[in-house]
Amino acid sequence: MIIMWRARVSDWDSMHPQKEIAEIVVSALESAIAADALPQVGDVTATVERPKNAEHGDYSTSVALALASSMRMAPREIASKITDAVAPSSMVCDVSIAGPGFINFRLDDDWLRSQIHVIRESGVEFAHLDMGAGQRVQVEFVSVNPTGPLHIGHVPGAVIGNGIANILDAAGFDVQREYYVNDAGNQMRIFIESAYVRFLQAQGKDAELPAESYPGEFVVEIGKELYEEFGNDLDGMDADGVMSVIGPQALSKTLANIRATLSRMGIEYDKWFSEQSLVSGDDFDESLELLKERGYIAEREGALWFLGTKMGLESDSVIIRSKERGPSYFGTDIAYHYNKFLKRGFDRVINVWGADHHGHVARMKAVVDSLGVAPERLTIILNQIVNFKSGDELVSFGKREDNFIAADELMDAVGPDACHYIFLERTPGTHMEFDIDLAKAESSDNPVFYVQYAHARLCAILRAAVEREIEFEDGDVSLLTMDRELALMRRLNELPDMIARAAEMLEPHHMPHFAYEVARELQRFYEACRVISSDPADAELTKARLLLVDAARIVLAGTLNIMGMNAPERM
RNA sequence: GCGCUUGUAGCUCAGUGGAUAGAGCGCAGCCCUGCGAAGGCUGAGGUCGUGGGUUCAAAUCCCGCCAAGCGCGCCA
Repeated sequence: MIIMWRARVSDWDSMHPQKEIAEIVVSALESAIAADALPQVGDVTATVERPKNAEHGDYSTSVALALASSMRMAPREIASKITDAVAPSSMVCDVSIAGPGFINFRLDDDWLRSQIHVIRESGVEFAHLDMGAGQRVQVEFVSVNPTGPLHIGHVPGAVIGNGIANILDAAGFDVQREYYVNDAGNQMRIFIESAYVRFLQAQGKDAELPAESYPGEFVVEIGKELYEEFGNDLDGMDADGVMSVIGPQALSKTLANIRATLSRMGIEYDKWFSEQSLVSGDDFDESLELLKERGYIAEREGALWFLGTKMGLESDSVIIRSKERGPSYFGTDIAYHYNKFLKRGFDRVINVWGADHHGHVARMKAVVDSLGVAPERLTIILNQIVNFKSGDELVSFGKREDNFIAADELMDAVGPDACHYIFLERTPGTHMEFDIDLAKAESSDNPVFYVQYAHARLCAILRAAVEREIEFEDGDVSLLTMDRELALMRRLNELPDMIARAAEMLEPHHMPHFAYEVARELQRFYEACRVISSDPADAELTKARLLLVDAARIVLAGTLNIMGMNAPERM
């Protein structure tokens, strides 16, 4: 029988400490079995993890405990056979057995010190992986109906989507960021009708908003702008004619508004994909044809249905409502995913949705499956709806209401960097509460500023070195022997592990947590170790510490950038 | 009613089936005649919603119950 080894880190080529340790363990295990020191057994799953307690070393595996029952041996005995077979490595200085049978690994101090040079030579790319091996991944996020500005409820999805895209990028995927523009359908029609009425009102004509409308101030502004643009030029046309002219204008104004807000957050898209283009082009018809061939389409009650029940869903869903009323949102979404997978050929697609869309998840997976695409290639990340509080008041929001707080207002109040940090910090599944007042009031006590301050402080030290004309390129890192120095180096070298984990699990919240830990380790180092000393006897130590400071700056700035944040040199 | 998600310190939240469950804020203290005190250190604070089960090992996996949020449209 063959041992199947599955470390948390699966199959990719690039190296990071956790994976290298996993490989050391695998080959030790295999050679112990080959030498008949250990019996052959079936599949086993074990992980290499980072122990909570620093006394247990830098990495640890419980594989011996996991193998105990199938090997019918005492865990510590298995552990001892494995450690006997461990090949020497420059990265690891100590392998020991502890407790009930854990195998603990300690990183070698010289290896840690040499990584300072690696980090400084490669920059943050030292931590970039080729997990993705160039696989094409699309991340679609925000995709809010273009019927008004983004409000605060849209910010978490924007931040999370951007964070996931950035982390996948760092892990070696070929990432495309996309915004799906719902420029077709009912909501768009209502929006354009509202814009039309506001346009008439701007002209000074009598007009009433229809029962279903967007009453917000934003559409009034659009009406005014349209009036400035067209004046009374369209007076001879009927309502439909006017709407066909001003509709696209209103849409592009709204999109420009949304794009500006996102851009202010440092979020840029590779593609803004039009829903309308699915219907006006071939995608809608082709996707339908394919589903029909595969037997998932039926016509009844004057509508065209997707037979979700054939895929184990609770009900079927309407694709085309009627000849006159056209495709449903779900219908175009089928075409959209057909386009993503079968037209554009993405290997993986990640959709970031608000949790209020969770009812749509199973349906979409079923659609992808019935199109003949493995459903695992589609990942849908749901971010829970955030409750925004102001004092004790719950802030409600909604496009159709006029009382929403705009995303821009949140940026004014808290700042884009804090938004990235705060919304990345929580796992998407948590039902989080966000107190706007608290975020403003505590801004100077925020972890956001703690992390950025640490970076600014490093820059201040490096500036001081420049002022004093200290050349430290030839510094000797072997002088760095203090606990705080080594602890900092350990932390810096976790960056590749963190990226691997965040990318594999699609969990961007590891980034702010890591950034915080780096900042904390830096502040401790700063307290304990004077970097620039005026004592000539310390000249060499100063140079060595400056090298470490520079490496730390690279790691911290790089992490902040992956999070979509700035790394300020001064605050 | 059915489904999805969540329940961990006073509050906001981390926690990869592993070793003594952590952080921030708040609270009680201590620490600058030097590189940025937006900092460092110490302490108090927990029946991991609850009851069973699986396992050498459960906050973590499974089942029941309780509570909260969301969804259950020919809206998007």
